[in-house]
Amino acid sequence: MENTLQFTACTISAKHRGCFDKLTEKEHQLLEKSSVKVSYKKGEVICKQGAFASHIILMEEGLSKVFIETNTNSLILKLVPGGNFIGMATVAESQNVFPYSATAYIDSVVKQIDRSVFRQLLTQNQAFALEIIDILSANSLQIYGRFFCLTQKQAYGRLADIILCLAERVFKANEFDLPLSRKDLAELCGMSQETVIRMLNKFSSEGLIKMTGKQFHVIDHESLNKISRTG
Amino acid sequence: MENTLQFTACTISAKHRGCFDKLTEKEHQLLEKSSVKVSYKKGEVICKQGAFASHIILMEEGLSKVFIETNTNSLILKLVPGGNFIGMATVAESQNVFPYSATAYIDSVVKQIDRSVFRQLLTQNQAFALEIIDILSANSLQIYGRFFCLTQKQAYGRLADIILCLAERVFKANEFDLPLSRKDLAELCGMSQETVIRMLNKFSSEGLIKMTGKQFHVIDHESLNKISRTG
DNA sequence: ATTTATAATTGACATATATCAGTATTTTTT
DNA sequence: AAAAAATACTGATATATGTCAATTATAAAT
Repeated sequence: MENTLQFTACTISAKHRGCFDKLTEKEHQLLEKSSVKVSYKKGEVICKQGAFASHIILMEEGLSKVFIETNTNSLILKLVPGGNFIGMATVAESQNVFPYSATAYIDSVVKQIDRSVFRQLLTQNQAFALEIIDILSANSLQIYGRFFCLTQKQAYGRLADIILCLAERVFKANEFDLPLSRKDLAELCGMSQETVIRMLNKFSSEGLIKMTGKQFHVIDHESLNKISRTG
Repeated sequence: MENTLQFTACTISAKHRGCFDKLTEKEHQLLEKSSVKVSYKKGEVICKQGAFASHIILMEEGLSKVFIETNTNSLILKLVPGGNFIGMATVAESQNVFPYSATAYIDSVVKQIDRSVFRQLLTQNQAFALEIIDILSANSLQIYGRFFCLTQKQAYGRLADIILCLAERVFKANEFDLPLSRKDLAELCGMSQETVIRMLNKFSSEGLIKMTGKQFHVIDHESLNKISRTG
């Protein structure tokens, strides 16, 4: 009966890899033959905005951020955990450079899939194509939610949102060691580092979270949720 | 040699309708048989966030805004002129309500296309499916640009952006009568009505635009562009 | 043509959040 | 283990932009 999306600052999806289930055995072989696995260390650049791209990137394991950048600014579009595509922008033949960058938050493994093979699979396997269409439109919806959140909510709400997302969707635990820096958090929330720090302290002193350095413990989901909704 | 997207607050695309060229004569007939045309007057609601949806909407003629809303806030996702889809979110069978609303800025005609027929066409015509995939990923890119702009640029830059977009891409003329209210402009720029008015006056007094009420005349593209880039 | 409603404008004021600059802490390197 | 570098934190201050309230102009309705 809820008529709204859950507008959350967090964008993370969790089932992309499933689309490959629609492939036949033979198609799977083709896919494997025309893709490579690459390992990245924490902090390394997985793809660079503006660089040539002739492949689609799937995160096999790890965690990365996808972002767009200019000389001065940077905006994180989404977090991508294992099992999900970095993005689908480079399927289109007209898109021959990456429109975004991605870097690894933790040691990660990705699979690069040749674009023309990917397109061939789309052409010959309709069920697969439909899955991709569903992934693309779900992705849009998620970005819409994040967009709404970052432009309409106040800073406390955005931060509360991200904390909940990290606990519930990324790490799936109330206690976790955060591999992101305060600066990363700031970029995720669309605010300055200093503000993040002050607000985290506020949450901490009010007992909503416990925090020592990178160690986080989310205590009061209920209140954070409320702040996320009203903030 | 430019390695960045043009990050613009404006989101308007201009070739969706072309995807239907890929259909066969027979498929065209099926499409026509399973779609209806509906006319809307200025200001009327074309689709409502949260309402049941079993169809895809194509703007045949006119101009509309697609936006998401809560009790208190509203964010315009994009402007949709004739020839373009309102959105593709409702192709996915799991998405049985509209995740956004749309209203007409001017008298408009839309074509509602039955979802299951649309999916059938996707299944049986690969070229069509590929076109849709391209449209979806282009749409994501546009939203990314708008997202970046609204979260990273200052208000002057966002407004300059929107003015340029209206002149260059929506009305394709330096002089135009704006069917949007100042409030609409404000929502497009993600700022308050009053700020829009004040800034428009500033632009006006600096000779970047001429403006009497709803009549706009864009004079100094160069300067507006600079403000959009640096603001 | 008057009245009513809606939209546009202006000014005064408030405030959320950024910026800057300095210090402390943690992590990395040697 | 010491030095260097990177990150985290704190306080003081600035400012862009929002909010509120009042006024004027425009459009719609009777």
